[in-house]
Amino acid sequence: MCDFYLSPPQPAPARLDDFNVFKKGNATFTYGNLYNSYEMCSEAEADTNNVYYNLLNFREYRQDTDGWKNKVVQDWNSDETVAWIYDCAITHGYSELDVPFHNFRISGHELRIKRREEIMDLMVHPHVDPEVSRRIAHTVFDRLQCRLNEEMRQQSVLRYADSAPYTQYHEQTILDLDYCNDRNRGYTSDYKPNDISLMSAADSSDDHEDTFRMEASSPACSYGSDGSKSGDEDDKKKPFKRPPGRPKGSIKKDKRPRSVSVPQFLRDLLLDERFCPSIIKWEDHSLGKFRFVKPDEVAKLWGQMKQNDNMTFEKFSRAMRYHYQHMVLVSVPTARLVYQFGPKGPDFKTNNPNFVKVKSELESQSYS
DNA sequence: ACGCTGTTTCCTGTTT
DNA sequence: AAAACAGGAAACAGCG
Repeated sequence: MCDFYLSPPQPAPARLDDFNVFKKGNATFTYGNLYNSYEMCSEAEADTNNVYYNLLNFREYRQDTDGWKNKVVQDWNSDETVAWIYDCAITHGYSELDVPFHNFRISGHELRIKRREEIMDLMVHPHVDPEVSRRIAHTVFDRLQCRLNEEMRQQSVLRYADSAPYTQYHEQTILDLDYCNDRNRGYTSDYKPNDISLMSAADSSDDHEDTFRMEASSPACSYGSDGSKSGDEDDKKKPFKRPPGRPKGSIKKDKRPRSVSVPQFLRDLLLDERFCPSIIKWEDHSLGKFRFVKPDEVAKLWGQMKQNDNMTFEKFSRAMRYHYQHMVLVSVPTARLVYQFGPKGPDFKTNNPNFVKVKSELESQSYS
């Protein structure tokens, strides 16, 4: 017997179009008392030259304008573009008053093809110091390029979702991933988790060679494939123990930009129905407790994102355990492969953990 | 350049 | 016995 999860009614999403533009004037109660020193006026009548035109009422809406966080830039609507620019400006220490948000009511598709000079033009405002505008524009453009690059890198992870091995899990968890397939159509998966060729590729990857290149090149010290020292009579009697720690010389050839942290990565998997509950799932969502269904696959996914074919669950879990120190993750004793987000962990709230379909959805499917 | 943070890659020992 | 867990040690890498 299935327990169907009935998601609570969703509040109507607030739109940035509903945001009001404020200009200084008599006290007017709008959204709480935050803005009682400003008088509301409609966008149509707003004076775009007024410095307060730039001030948008984000504080009440921010939780509903986070859509950009879980979307690619290409898919942002104008509200999400503005919300991202707001976030970008604030996190880099600029004042919301210095950003002419009204100039950025454009889709992510339009934003992503903007050149640096175009962003600078849009950032200009008669009441803002041109130098400040220029700096904000540079910051926004740079952050945008970073995000676009990051998205490109993560395409490889997205491709993973299309690979066949999880079809069986989709069926048993009543998932409908058609839309994922539609969305990612055109990608060809180059990753096959249980593919022998992958394993051999990983085994022969030059990371391992890098690791021991320096030691191996030293005439006084050489290691066998198992890490034991060889070539000396004394050493045959006394087996060599590899010293603790990462071996010297594991220099990477290409730069690997820092991506999301391990806890964020886990949260992202848990909030993505391409991975949850097939390889990782919520054990107790209210407590932030989750279980690895396929730990090795999660580790491989992490490794794929970090361009590291040698990633294992053992190493991945070591990285996880470092997050115990700051309570980002907490251990769950007795239960194996079960971990928990701690008080300092990422926001993991979702209305539908494990993506169990509601009864009405299933019924409508059976009729069609 | 440097220190900090977050890994990664080893290890030993313990628990399940 | 094997897998998972815990955590020390040291190196690496990005970033401010």
